[in-house]
Amino acid sequence: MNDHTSAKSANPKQAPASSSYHHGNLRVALLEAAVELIREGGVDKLSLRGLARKVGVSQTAPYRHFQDKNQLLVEIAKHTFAELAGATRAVLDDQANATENLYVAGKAYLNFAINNPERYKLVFGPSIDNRSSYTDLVEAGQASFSVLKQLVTRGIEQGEFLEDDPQVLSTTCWSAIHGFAALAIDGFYERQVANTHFDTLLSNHLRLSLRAILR
Amino acid sequence: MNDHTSAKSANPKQAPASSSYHHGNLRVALLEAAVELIREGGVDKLSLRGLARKVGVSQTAPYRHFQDKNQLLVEIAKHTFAELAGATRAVLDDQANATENLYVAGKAYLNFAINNPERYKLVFGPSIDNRSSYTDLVEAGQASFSVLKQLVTRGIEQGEFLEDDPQVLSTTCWSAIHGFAALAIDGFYERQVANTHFDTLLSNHLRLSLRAILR
DNA sequence: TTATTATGTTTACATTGAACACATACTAAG
DNA sequence: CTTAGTATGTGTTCAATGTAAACATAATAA
Repeated sequence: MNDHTSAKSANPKQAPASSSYHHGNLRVALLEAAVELIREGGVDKLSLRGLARKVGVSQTAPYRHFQDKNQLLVEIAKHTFAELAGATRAVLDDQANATENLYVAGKAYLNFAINNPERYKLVFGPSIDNRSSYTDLVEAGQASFSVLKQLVTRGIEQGEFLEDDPQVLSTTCWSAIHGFAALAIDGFYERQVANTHFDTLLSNHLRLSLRAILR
Repeated sequence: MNDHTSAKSANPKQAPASSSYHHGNLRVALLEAAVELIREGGVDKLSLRGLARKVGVSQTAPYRHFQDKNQLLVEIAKHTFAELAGATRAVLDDQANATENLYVAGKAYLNFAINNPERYKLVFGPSIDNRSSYTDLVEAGQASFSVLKQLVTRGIEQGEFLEDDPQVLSTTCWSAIHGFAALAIDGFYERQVANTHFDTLLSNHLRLSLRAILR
């Protein structure tokens, strides 16, 4: 059962460059494996023990890198926020007007959410305990939101959007988009609204939601 | 430890009218206690054993009334959907026009969600496994949605709303409202948008969201 | 080299969802 | 009323989980 020593210099070009025991890279290996497990089975099905098993390490090893399960989730959520913000920002076009930018940003946001449903749920759902005590996480969330807020603010300045409090307009946009993402991910748009094609639903939703704040 | 017999006719005016063993009312007692536990600690903190303890019954007794934990949650979710639909319908006024009705209905919906955050999360969140296989639950969800859809349809007919597919307009409304509810419940409107007062945010959101579909 | 620290392992424990066999009460047929 | 059958609860057990504590091994600083 323990041919530990026999495989010492077995893996020739592995990153860890080690011969078992110290993994050399456990923290990121855990994070990556966790993301994969979450993608497959959702956050609820993720167990620290299963994770350790998958990475091939003892069941308490993760505790050297994360205080507890919650901390692991927080770390993943932070990454996810960053990716989400990145994906949204990536499609912006300085040449275009705010309305167009908001439309494509919304589309990018929804695409990310729908392509990464389990992580999206992790980020916004109740799986993480005691969110507010993790200031990093809160800041990551604010950073994502600020992409939207800047866009809206510019749109107001340029007379494309209503002259309301940017906070208020941004909130409404965010709610509209998040609501659609959440319902779509949870499958409500296949079950309750079966007869309308999903893509049509999505672009129409964006078009209509924009009307809410257009001048 | 077991003075079971001594308390036989102790509780004189209890509903069960029984002398221990058969509870007489376990199913509803479990449901009610579960709702309370959920209200206090969220769905994730609910355990069947804790529930049984609270009701004063053995830890396997609940399995006589619910196949498994998931089934218990489904039952609660169904009730919650019905309550939600009821609360929304209750504020409708046949004399008023569709726009006004949609506004007050949205407000009622949000009030319910915010006053019953844990159950709202149960209904829409990922806590229930295999949603789609519980046809009762799916139908309860559709019934809730149809309140909104009827309202929107009438608004279109009376020329108040855009002449789009009712399904599309309803979806947008639902997304907007659900998104706000979800974000509010998860505390994003305290953390990310701290400087604006919540009630203001709420009514502004409703006002703006209506603009999305107004003609 | 040696002491210290970082990283893994083993062992242990409490809690949970669930299956199983058994006990007790209620109900309907004789 | 008795008695069989069924509905409802109990006790016991198992496997999985999160996590703590003590120990082991490797990497690093002295």
